[in-house]
Amino acid sequence: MSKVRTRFAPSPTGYMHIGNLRTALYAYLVAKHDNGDFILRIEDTDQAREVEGACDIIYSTLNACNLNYDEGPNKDGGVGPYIQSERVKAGIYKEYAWKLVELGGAHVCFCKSEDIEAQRELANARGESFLYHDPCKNLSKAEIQKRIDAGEPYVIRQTIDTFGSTSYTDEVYGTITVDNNTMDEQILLKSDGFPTYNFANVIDDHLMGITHVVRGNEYLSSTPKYNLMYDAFGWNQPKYIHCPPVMKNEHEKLSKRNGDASFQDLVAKGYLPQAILNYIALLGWSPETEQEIYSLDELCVAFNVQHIGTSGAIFDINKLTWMNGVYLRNMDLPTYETTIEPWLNQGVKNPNYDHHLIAEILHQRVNVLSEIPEMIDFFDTFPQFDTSLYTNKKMKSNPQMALPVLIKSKELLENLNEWDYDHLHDLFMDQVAQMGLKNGQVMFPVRVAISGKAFTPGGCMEIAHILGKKETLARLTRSIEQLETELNQ
RNA sequence: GGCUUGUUGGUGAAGUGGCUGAACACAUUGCCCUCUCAAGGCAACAUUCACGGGUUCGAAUCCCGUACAAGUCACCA
Repeated sequence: MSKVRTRFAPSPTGYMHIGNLRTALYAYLVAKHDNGDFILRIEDTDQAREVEGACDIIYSTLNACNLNYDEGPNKDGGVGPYIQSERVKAGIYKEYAWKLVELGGAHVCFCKSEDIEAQRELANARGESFLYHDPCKNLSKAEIQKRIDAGEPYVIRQTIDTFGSTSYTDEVYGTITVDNNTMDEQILLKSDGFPTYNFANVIDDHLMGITHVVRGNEYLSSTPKYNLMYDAFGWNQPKYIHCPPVMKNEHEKLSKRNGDASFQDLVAKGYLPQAILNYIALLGWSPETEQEIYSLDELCVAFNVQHIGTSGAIFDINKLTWMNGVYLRNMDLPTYETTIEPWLNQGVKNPNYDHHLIAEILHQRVNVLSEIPEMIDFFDTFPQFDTSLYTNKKMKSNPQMALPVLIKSKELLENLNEWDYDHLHDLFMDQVAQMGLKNGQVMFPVRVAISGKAFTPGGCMEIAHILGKKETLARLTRSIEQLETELNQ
């Protein structure tokens, strides 16, 4: 059996949306599961839709996800070029289009697009389904040549017999049968000499030796048309792996046009590429075990086409968020620190605070990196806060009870010379014992008094440690004064 | 409208005729742990697999119909 070869064939029309990335992932996994080749082909035959810089987004996304291609632009494997516009220049499509004409699988058509469009609209208005019956099919060879020589614009259309039906077996959806009389004789080669997707995709997949075509299921019903071309050329049909759509909700597919979340958007929000990849692998595919966290390498091993589903899967940001948190928590501390560095810098600008210590209190508490700045903003700024924050039923704490605790803490802290976690810990435990209180009745108000927040990452020892003696005492002093003033009123 | 495909809980899903009185995970809710938050632990959460028929001793699993949804019917991919 020959080596498996799959391809990802995006159009450079903007950012990379999640459904697209998942298709790339599946194509990659299908190939790598069998030690095959993964090929990148840029489908830029629609010059009108091309977006500046879109190719770079494709390259950088695949790179960020470690979806490295074995062949593609700038990585020749002998069947290039891998950019369709360059293949147009090489005359590949024109050559094969004419070959197909000779083989009877296509014909030259001089019809004007406006005329066909008008007919189509008429049919639609009458509620009839429109199928173009091309009169050019009956043109003689001489007539065709004459009109071409006269400079008349033309396209090449697929020729389809209207009787019978065409079937194929999709690896995930099973047997698909389509009546030939419902198939449109689509344009293969446009009047500008560029191929349409319908044609380029067949030619390139064959010429590039693609064995498994992995793509979205929107092609499920047009695949028989492509197979007709393979047959006309006398080529072997590839295996087809059509993937179910990724949905935004019950009714809408995730799409670029809706401005839905792209890979870039998610990364900008603080989701990790590996977590995104892991999550989308599970959208439409399920493993045979209960394992949910997979590295790319593990996915290559575990992935199998049999477990790709057939119904659309709704993209659930909640689960991605959870999974992202798992990845973050599983990181070793040094890796974690470098990962969160930009976000940490955004939240804490004061250079006196130890980033390592801050990273430590954040480590097990963050799901999405964008949560970080707000979680740690109290280090830089200590705004006025409401003394009602001292009230906590569960902690058995309130402003009245907090005041003596804070005064005592301040007194003890002033005499503490070794300012580290262990000494702070001992100090507070001593205070708890001395005052005959519960841990929370001391630590809770102190934490509020030095952070100004009811919720913080880390506890009062960690925070005091990071803040340092001077700042901790300054904040404590201010909070005590505030409490005294308010309680005396 | 024609054609193609799909339909298990709020979400991803397991399930291929009896071991499912429907796994697992996310979310949600409650409890525990705990100085807060988070994490972690425990528990609850589909009398039922879109609906209606049929086949069978037995169906989420097979068949038919209905409904709903998505895709497609471009000189877009």
